Amino acid sequence: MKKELKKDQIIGAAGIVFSQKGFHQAKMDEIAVVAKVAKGTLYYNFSSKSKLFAATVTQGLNKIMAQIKEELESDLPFMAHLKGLISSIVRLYISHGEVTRIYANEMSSGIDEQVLVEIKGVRKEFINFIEDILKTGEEKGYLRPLPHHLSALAAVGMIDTLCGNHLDDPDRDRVDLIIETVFTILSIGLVAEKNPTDSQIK
Amino acid sequence: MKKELKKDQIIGAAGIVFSQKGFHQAKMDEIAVVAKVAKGTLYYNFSSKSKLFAATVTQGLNKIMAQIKEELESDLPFMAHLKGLISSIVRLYISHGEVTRIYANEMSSGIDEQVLVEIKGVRKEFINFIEDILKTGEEKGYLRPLPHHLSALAAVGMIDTLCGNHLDDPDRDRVDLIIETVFTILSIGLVAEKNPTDSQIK
Amino acid sequence: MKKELKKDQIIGAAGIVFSQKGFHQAKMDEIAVVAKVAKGTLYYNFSSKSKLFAATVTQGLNKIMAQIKEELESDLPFMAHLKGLISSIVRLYISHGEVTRIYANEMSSGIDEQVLVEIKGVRKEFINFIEDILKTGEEKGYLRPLPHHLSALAAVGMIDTLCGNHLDDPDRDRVDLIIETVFTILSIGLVAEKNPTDSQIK
Amino acid sequence: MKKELKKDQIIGAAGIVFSQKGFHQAKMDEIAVVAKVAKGTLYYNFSSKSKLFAATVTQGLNKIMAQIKEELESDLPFMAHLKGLISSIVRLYISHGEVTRIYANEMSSGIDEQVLVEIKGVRKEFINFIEDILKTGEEKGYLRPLPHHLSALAAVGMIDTLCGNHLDDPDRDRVDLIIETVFTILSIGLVAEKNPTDSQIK
DNA sequence: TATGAATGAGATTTCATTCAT
DNA sequence: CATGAATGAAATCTCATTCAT
Repeated sequence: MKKELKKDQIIGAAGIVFSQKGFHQAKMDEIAVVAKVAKGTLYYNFSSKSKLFAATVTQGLNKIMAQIKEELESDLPFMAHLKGLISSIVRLYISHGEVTRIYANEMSSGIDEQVLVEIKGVRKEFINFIEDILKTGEEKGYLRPLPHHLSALAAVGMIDTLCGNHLDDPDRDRVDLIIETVFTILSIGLVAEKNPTDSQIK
Repeated sequence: MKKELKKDQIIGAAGIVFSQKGFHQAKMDEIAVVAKVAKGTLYYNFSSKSKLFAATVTQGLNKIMAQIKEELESDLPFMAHLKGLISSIVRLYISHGEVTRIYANEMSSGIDEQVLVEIKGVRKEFINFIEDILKTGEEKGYLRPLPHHLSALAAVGMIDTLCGNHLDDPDRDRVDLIIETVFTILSIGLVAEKNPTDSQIK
Repeated sequence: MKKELKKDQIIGAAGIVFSQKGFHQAKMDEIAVVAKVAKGTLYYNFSSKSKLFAATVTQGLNKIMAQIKEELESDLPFMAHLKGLISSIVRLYISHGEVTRIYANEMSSGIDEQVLVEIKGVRKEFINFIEDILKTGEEKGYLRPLPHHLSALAAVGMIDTLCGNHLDDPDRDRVDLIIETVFTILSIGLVAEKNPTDSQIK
Repeated sequence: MKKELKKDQIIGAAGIVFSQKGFHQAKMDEIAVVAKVAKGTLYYNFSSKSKLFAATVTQGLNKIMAQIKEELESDLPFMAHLKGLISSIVRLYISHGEVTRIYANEMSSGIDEQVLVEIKGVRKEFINFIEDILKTGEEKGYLRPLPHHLSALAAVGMIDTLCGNHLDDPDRDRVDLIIETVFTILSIGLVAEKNPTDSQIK
């Protein structure tokens, strides 16, 4: 009870600091100050900086994923379903900026292999989730046959980048425009509709 | 002359070490060893680790951009032009993994603001380059009107992620499949061609 | 009653952990786990780590000394008495390895002066006990006149080292051989009996 | 050249501090102060505290052993040889107190296994050296047949303890008395010469 | 009495940077 | 120009001890 509260308090602070500074620049001292606990308390609850980082990221991503799934009404027509999915992801990515930025920026080295594996696992789960939706779409004849894994990665990459950019400079692009753009590209691409070049496309 | 050679020698080593370890995990000692010079020589040529990093990344990215532009035959039909562009980017991203991985992973904090700005400048230049091509495509009626900046970011994000993934696990996906997938999504999207749901979109 | 039981339980655990890890490497956390009490309980019963260490060692050494005295039949002929003494010491040293190893290894710094003094007191008491026996032997004409204090120290040092070695590598030397060797050296030395070099001695 | 000098300077300081405080209580900060170098210089020359400790002890012990061997005139009659040996060991033990105390007190845990093994190796070498001399004595008929390994350990243990005691309280016993006592016990034991109890022995 | 979460002073270690040679 | 020994600020992590429950 008490313990879980304190852990959440720490994870909250860690999320803020890690996302602002990145893993290496975030100092345990600062996290302790933000969390309003002593440095020792950090280590009493999480055995290392890496472990705290892992807890922060995985808990954050899991929360986002759960929320995405929750927001997704499954009885909508497929395309509406897809649009809802994109909308959820984009909005949650942006509103949980402190987690998603970490994710996008700190997957490189300097973190124990073990922790890295844990985090990548959550990411993979997420990709698989998208992949499954795309697969269903193809099976039902809504989507053209493409390598699902790559399509899912492409979708996520697009969203990552657009959301990351939005967080860097929030005034520039409106969120609904981002959603619209992602959806359009993903669904019908960039090519103008009555374009004679269609035939050129291989 | 001599000096430039030594600098290149150092930048070469730095590229290897930075891409393997990331900015913070890369140690000046190791770069010196790999470059086969003394540590002092690093500082004789670059005033700080950050500056060396900036030099490594900007030189690398500029080289890649130059190569992309060079590979691009401008008198092809637009779609072929676009496909050639994607193909160039993907192949060069992957073959210059040591630079592009740095870029994808280390843009977060821990590097002097000044250096970060320099690197982001190169990135922005690149995005603009893509943006211009898309704008031209729209003006000529090949592409549907969409916010160019977002489209360009989406395209680059897609490619970043797919190439990053390929570098992590090179056996999984063939490069030409990546190119094909990116091109298909970007041009005509995921939606199956004669799909009645078209009307539902938007 | 209850309290004494708990104290003994803690001292038992402390003996095990201190002897395995040494004073500095033994952690209060581990002692608490081994003793199956909470860490706070350690401090409820012993005001500090040093005090717990002192209690562990002095209780252990006192127990050993009491047992040695008990095993010693005083109406035996002197040399049998001496041999019995050595036998007792060696066997008890080895069977109470967890205490005697502490003693041999951890008498150096890092423990409060006060506690150190307490422990050294027990040791001194032990040396005095041996010294008294040797003095009696000399008075009765069994032993040659030598500085008793040094002889006692020499005897104890010999036994310490041989027993410590045995505990490190129990398979190497049989206990009875150790007893035999100590007794032979202490009583008649290393020099062969009818050796003409006797005259050279001294 | 320069480097070896600095290393020696550090080892000298480390010897002083380690012997006064013991391994765990000795702080790298203090060693640095005593050595008059920055803390980083310690680590530039020795990769860890343990390694510095190992270097300090093994260098010290090797120096002592070398000196013992050097002082030993091999063409003396055997008993004089033995006495010279004891005399050398005792005097060198005492005059190199800062090393031998470390050895006697800090062989317990808390030091990397690897370093411990290195130090124990030097000790073993020393024991073997004594053992060989005793073996020679027996082969030449000067010494009674006893397990050499145990005899050597016993001799060293005796000397360790007496010298350690002398260093704790230098005023108490004169060094030559210590040498005399060790020699007497080792050679002819404690038993008075024309003692009728000889027959009782064993 | 007993607990165990919380503390914080202090230790080892790292590494970018400097500068005398 | 080049070197590499030396530096010291700063970071992570430890653990004996305390105290509210």
